[in-house]
Amino acid sequence: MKIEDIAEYLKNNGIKPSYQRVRVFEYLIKNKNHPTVDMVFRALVGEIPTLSKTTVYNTLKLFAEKNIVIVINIEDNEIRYDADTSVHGHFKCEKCGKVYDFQFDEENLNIKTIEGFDFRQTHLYIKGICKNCKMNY
Amino acid sequence: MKIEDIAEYLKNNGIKPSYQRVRVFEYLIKNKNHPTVDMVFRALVGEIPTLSKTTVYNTLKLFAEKNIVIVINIEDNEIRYDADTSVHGHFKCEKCGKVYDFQFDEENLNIKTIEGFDFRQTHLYIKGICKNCKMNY
DNA sequence: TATAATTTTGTAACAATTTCAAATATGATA
DNA sequence: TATCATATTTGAAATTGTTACAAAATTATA
Ligand SMILES: [Mn+2]
Ligand SMILES: [Mn+2]
Ligand SMILES: [Zn+2]
Ligand SMILES: [Zn+2]
Repeated sequence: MKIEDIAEYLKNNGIKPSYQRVRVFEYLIKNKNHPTVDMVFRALVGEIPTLSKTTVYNTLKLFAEKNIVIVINIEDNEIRYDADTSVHGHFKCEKCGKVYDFQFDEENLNIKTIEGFDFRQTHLYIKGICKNCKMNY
Repeated sequence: MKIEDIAEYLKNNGIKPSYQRVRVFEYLIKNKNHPTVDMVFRALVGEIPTLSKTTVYNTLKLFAEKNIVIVINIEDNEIRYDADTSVHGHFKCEKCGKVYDFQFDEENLNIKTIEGFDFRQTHLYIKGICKNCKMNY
């Protein structure tokens, strides 16, 4: 998505594109780093000095309600956000802390014992050591 | 596992089987309800009036370190615990809040783009509506 | 028994998040 | 443009879940 299209995208999803909302969404699609609220706030408050952390909380919560971001709970002490809403997995490296995306075959999961349940969201999380950290230590 | 075997099981995993630790582990294997710290505390404080919530925190953290419980982060506002350490998935019903176990084929995930990474833990979480809630509403 | 080590307990500290009301910005109406 | 209504942002205070810590209690050792 291009920066110019963000306001339109928000509108199409029932969100009024205020300046702060556009800037938060822009941060997500530009960086793709699965940031926490604090990471978004610290990255933007330099350019938007009046920005409140409450606004970042409100904005990301609104985005999640409108389903234009995914909430990532791979770690119990931090909530991360992702503007890529397609089905994909997340790998968190226990050494460097980076969160990687990966693809997997949802159809082949062959899920048993919860037939007849309605699936709304699927999250696959893997923790371990990334290739880069394995080589450098 | 039988109640009588808990102390032995804790010992075999490097944990001194204090009264509180045995009772917390007993709760987990008897109920299999993926409880939060608060649920364990409220369930036990009636029978163990001197029990401190700090002890429940300490105990479950110790169990997790010694790998006799799994930490479940299916929701961002609650940490749940599971004494079943086998690989299995968790489904949380958005209506009744119950967390169900399910089996899946880990081998068939066909994970791409993170080749060469070391996998330490895999968590598969699904959220939706359970069969029971679908029928009753 | 005396002593040392471990565990439990309760309070205080801490950090993340939510609540809330005032201030600000935006949009509509006249 | 001026006025009014609505929506959004802001910052402080409140709340919540968790951790740190030191004293008290328990258990193990000599
Ligand atoms: Mn992602
Ligand atoms: Mn389970
Ligand atoms: Zn790494
Ligand atoms: Zn249900």
